[in-house]
Amino acid sequence: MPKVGMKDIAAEAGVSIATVSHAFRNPDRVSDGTRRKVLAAARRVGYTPNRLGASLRTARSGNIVVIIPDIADSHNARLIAGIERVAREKGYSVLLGNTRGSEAREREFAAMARSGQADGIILMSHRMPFTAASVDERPPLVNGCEFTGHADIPCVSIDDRAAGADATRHLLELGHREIAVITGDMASTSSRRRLEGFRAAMADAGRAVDDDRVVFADYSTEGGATAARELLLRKERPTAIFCFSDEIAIGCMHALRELGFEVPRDMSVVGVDDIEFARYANPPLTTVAQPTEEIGACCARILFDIMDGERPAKRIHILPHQLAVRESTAPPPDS
Amino acid sequence: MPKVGMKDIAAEAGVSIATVSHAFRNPDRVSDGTRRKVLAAARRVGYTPNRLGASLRTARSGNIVVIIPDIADSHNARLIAGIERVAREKGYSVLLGNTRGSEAREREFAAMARSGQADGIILMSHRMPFTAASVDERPPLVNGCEFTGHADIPCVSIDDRAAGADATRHLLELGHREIAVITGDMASTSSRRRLEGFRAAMADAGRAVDDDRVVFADYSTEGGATAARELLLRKERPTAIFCFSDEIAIGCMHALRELGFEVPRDMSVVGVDDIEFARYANPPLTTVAQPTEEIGACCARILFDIMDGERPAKRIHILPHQLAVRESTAPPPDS
DNA sequence: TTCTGAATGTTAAACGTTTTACATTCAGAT
DNA sequence: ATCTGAATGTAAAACGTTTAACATTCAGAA
Repeated sequence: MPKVGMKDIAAEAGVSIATVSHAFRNPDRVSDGTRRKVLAAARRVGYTPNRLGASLRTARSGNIVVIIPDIADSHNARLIAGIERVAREKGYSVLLGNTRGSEAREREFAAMARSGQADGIILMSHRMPFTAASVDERPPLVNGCEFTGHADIPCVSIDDRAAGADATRHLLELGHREIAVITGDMASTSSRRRLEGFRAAMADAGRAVDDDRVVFADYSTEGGATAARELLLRKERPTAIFCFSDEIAIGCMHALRELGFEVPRDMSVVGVDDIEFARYANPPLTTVAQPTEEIGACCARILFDIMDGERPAKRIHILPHQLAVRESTAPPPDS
Repeated sequence: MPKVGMKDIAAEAGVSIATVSHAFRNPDRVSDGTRRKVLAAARRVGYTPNRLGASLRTARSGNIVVIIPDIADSHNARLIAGIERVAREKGYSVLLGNTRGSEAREREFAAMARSGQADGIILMSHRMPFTAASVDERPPLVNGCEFTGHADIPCVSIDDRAAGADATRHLLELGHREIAVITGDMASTSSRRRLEGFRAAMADAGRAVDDDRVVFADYSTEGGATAARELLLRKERPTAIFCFSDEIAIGCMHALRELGFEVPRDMSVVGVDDIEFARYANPPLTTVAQPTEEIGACCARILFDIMDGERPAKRIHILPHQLAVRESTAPPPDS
């Protein structure tokens, strides 16, 4: 495998290296004839441009890194798919920053920007991996969760507060009064916002919410199942459960069935996300649909805008959500 | 953001650049005192090594690229998670090569190895993106599907033929005689092998398989649903359907329910993969479980072995599969 | 004819590392 | 005093590009 570089093309075509470079990158700097000569020579010697050389010189790697807790999570995988699509359109590649929840790994991946491996970062985490870095000592960065801690980082997400309220109202309208909640990781802003929305909607309906009615889980099926079991041990049972993700809801429904509850006859369940399997769940899951892939795509577009030197107009970009009513919700048993 | 490099450390510490490099990469080449001096200086000036410079010089990028049709597919996402884990252990990063089925993109991503952006490739595709490249004109490469076309590329997968036979035998043992199949993309070796296994098991049981009984889909829920509808239009209905992936099976079950069939009472369904949602499907899906994450991990380990110059002992690495019997299979209606 | 400027091409200096080959120092053996 | 060799440090040449600055050519205007 003979290494061929611009040097070899230059020799083959009888021109200088600079001319070769121009023929590729800057066609107008070079006559038509020369360009053809160079291109032909490149083909003859079997040239593939070396991106490292170019990146080193231009200080642009052509990569972005997406920092995300778990790539195997359905919602996350879709986010990434959206990001990847627009990155590719822009000629960028995606470096995968699967953190598995580790803050150390978050920082490790964030460091890729400083080390020249990436030109920008999309962060799907509530933590900020940069210590005390003001807006211009920091690489281009977009947050894909709603993220309040740092005033100057653009975010894109749905209106989690409204989403929480919408799900709750749906249950209230069905006649439920005793509604419980299984949250996601409360360190995440989305979880906190959804909880706010829940409380607000309950308050509007004149219902207080007892602390016994909210149980905390992480965003996983296992977490949902565990939380559901815990919830049903408590004295007063709810007639409906609002889960902060579809994975949680699916785990929750599974646990309910194991404990002899039938959804939705004995208990209504609603989720958030509308992952692909929500509609195929047992029973098909009522959920607050997010435009997941579009959120990813939007993150990427904003990131590229920033990389192009534009300061985005709004810091927070809200995309629309929508309640998808399926079969996991119904009026409460006694009605 | 002042760019700091080894040059700055050298100045700060009063040594040469070479010494700085040695202090980091080759601590024994340098006295204890000097090393400490350099490290302290590095910390003072706020140094982050530039990977591009190093990569250019050493011709090693520290990245691998995984070429895969759809990162949002549950099975694929798990494969990637497995790959990512061992890559990280080895200090490598993963570049995402989401092809969305496009052969052009496959080649584009494969080219990243030639352009210095990646040191190795994991290929989850039945296509070979290198034209006429013998083993040493080609970057280190491992295939994560069973892949017969190219004699010298290592593969890791389950024994798809046996898996196909196992699923079929399970249905036969339940008493099914009229068994249909919904395949995945028949361009993939796994699909062809699973079909072979199916036919073999049927033949062993003295059952011929009519062409009407095999319908082709791609590996997706939508494909499974469409195929199921097509299948039920045909004259003689089967009593069981063997789907070549869980996504297909879940789509299939959904279509069946829409058409008024109850699984497993009217129709048994079995899948392959054991994705996370198989157990949460409606009803919980009987499936041939693959060690998906381990397959990914194994691919990565073999790739790194090759990159270390070892020629792997075996070309084909078979990992164990196992039938997971759940509630989507039962004896046929008339028994 | 001379001058101007556009069109085209080239030289050489970066970019930030690693690494080879060489230089220096110095302890201990002779 | 000289030699040997280990220990430590350095100079400089890579790696493959891009790009600023300069050189050449040549058509057309004066």
